[in-house]
Amino acid sequence: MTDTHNPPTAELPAAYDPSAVERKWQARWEERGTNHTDLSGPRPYYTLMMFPYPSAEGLHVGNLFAFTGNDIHGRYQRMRGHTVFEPLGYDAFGIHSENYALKVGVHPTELIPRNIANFRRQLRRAGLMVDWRYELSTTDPAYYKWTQWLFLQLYKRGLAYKKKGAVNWCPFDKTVLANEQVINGACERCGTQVEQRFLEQWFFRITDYAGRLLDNLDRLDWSESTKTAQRNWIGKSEGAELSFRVQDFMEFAGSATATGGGASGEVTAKPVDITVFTTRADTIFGATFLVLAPEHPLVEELTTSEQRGEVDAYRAAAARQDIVTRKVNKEKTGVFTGAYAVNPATGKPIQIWIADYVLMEYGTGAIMAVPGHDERDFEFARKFGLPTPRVVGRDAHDTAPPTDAAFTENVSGVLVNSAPFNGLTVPEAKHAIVAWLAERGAARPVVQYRLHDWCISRQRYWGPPIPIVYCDACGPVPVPESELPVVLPPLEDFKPDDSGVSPLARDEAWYRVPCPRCGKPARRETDVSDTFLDSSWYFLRYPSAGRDDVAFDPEITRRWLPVNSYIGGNEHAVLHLLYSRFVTMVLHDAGLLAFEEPFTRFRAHGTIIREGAKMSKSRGNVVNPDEYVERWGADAFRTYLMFLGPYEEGGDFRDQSISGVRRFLDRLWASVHEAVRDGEPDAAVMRKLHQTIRKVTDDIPALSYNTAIAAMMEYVNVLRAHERRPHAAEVAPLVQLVAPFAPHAAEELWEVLGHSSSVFDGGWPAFDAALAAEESVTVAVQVNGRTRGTVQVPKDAEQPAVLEAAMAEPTIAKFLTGSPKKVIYVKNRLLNVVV
RNA sequence: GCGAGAGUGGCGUAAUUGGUAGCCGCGCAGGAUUUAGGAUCCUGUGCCGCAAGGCGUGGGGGUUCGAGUCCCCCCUCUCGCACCA
Repeated sequence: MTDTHNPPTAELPAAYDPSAVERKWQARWEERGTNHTDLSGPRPYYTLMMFPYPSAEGLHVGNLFAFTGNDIHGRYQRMRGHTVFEPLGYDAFGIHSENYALKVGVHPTELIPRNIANFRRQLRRAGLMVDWRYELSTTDPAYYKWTQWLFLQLYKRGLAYKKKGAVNWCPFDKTVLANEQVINGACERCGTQVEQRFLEQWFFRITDYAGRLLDNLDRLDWSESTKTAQRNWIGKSEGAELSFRVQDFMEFAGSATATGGGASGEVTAKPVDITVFTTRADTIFGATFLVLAPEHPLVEELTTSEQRGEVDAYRAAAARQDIVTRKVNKEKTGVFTGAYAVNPATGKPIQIWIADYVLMEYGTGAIMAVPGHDERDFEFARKFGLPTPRVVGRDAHDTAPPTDAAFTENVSGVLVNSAPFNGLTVPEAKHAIVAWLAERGAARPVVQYRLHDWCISRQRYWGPPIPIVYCDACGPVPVPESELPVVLPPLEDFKPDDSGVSPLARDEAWYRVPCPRCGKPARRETDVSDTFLDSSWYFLRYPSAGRDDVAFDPEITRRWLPVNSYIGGNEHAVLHLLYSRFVTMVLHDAGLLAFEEPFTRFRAHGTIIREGAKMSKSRGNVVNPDEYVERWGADAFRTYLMFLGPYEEGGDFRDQSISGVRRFLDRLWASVHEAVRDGEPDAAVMRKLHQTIRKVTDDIPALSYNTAIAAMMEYVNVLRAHERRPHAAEVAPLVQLVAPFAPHAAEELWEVLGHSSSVFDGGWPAFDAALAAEESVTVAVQVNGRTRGTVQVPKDAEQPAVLEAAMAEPTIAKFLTGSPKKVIYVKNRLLNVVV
């Protein structure tokens, strides 16, 4: 066999050497400012990637996967004529960094800059189109000055407040843990059982925005999975608050033993109601007892003397439980308080219990138990021998109490044993009963959210100090904006301790300050704020990075925000993305932003596993990008990451498979170097080229990077299959298509093709439908729905011609016995003959 | 338990959205070149079968001329949330 593909040895081009090419172009980009964004340029396009936490291990392949996908999008938008802004920074504050610093015994002020330097090196090797002039780190006082400013804006608007809250406390590490750091009731670091503590904490009133955060989702161009996660997290439920009067119980107002003031020993008393939240007001006739959370404030007063001992013991046990253990499904427990309340629908007295399956944080901390129609109440009633009457049936005759399980049908069910509402459907009865009770002041419709206010206090060291000063005379006083930043002191011993207060409380010289209002001695807040506050506004900062006078410049912000495209991991579907939306809304309401949603478009990328298993240090299967970049080149590595699976789903990283992508780049390299300018391009090749342009142009904005790469590989195979040198016109557009994926190689090949400016300023290849059109098509021929062969016919051929061609094909014709009963013809695609 | 998503060759994946299942890549087999290895190039590669043909997209049923795709039931896996009244 003769091999005419390769030109004679003398003409062989230099082999593709990625490390040389990549070094050359990274230097040249730097020199020429190729990646610098002119913020006043035309058609601004802001593409954002979730900034990394600079870990000591260095860049994770997952980071690179995320960033490469963003970078391709940004480079593509630039080639389409936008001025693209693609910034990157470091989310370097927080418990991760601090814990690591503790572990290795290096102070974070030393460790973090070292990690950032390593990240910066790795990121630059990856060839991202990032304008590093706008790089930022959340640990920089010039940044967190404005994080503190942001806190003050919320404080000013009454959206930041302090209250006692339950927190997770690890007795071994002597620190507060976030809920995410508690795994099955144990500390994620040391495995110690976590305890519950009550500490004074700063909260943001995100619940005030629950409705808007939910409603706006409908209008956002975001991944559906992310929107669903936010909807579930916000957890809207529409129901009613119902009042149950406590029997024979009065709350005494005023004092029976009034001292002075001419009190006459008069006693005023008012009846006490227990308010419950329910979404099933229709079942009130079946409410046979009430259950209060153990912490419910009324429990203390309600409990009868006979029940006191048992109730107190139960409450004490509940208080000892940590938050997580309490939430796992377990057998129902509870105690009767000895008190009774009146069911407002039946007028009958019902028992009041306490049980830890009722949560104080949700609704009113009290429920009406309807054991016939709620699984949890059923289980509880079962355990304590309480009745489970039926008030909703499959039909009007279905009146016997449920025996095996609660009957929870809430749409088609019909009311029974609930005169005068018998016969109504559940939805009808909900309205009717709430209206009926409301007339007597015993009900009001209520919308409940499961979203809680955002606790931003951290009793830790490595974060921005919360800018508040406590003064005995003035109370809590915000630090004046002109005095920001409140700089984090260089504390030698930053280890958290058992005291439940931040290590900053050890630095007396730091926390003792005069009150900003009255000048008397006062003390600083020693808690720092949550890392999620740092990241809730970083996208506002980038275009104004370096500005000392404002958090974000109004003019620049008007031009560059909201963000056009945001791509990131779905692990931030709720926290970071929800907090960012909240902060943006607050700043909008404060008149500081014109928009209330920060990210016009968000897409969640997938995750990468390795050879079928999750990557983890313990498995020892973590990909170190440096090794791969070294061996295959950044371009091949980037392209492989984009090729290994659908970007929004992720995929399986297999070392062997990179070679295929590298071969593709080698073949591309050879084709460009062999290209000739004489003569005409081949029509069939040009047809395939334009089909490829169409495919890649459609696929990139849809993030279908893997199929775009497959299409380009197919085209290269076509180029190489012809026993001729390719024409320059056949390869130049391919270099442009490849450029977002393999930017260094593309620049080099673009130069080889005679261009002196960057391929990223050379536009995007135009698709020509006429050139892409096929003149003949392959039509599948089926007989009775089974494929029996294909025929080649002119494009847009009509049915009779195709049928005739099919009959002429012996392998098909032998199945066409007798006259066709029916013929289905799909133009250019398929002919199905039913005989 | 609830919510979201996914099950396709030996493997990673693709399928014009109801129209030839398996594009592209890895791997594998044979061949060319090479002192050898590597690299490169060519050919083949879903399964059974010498072939004709049959079978085939987690399992079972259905709709349709036609189903990976639509409908019903079941199984498995991944990721969230988890006593939210």
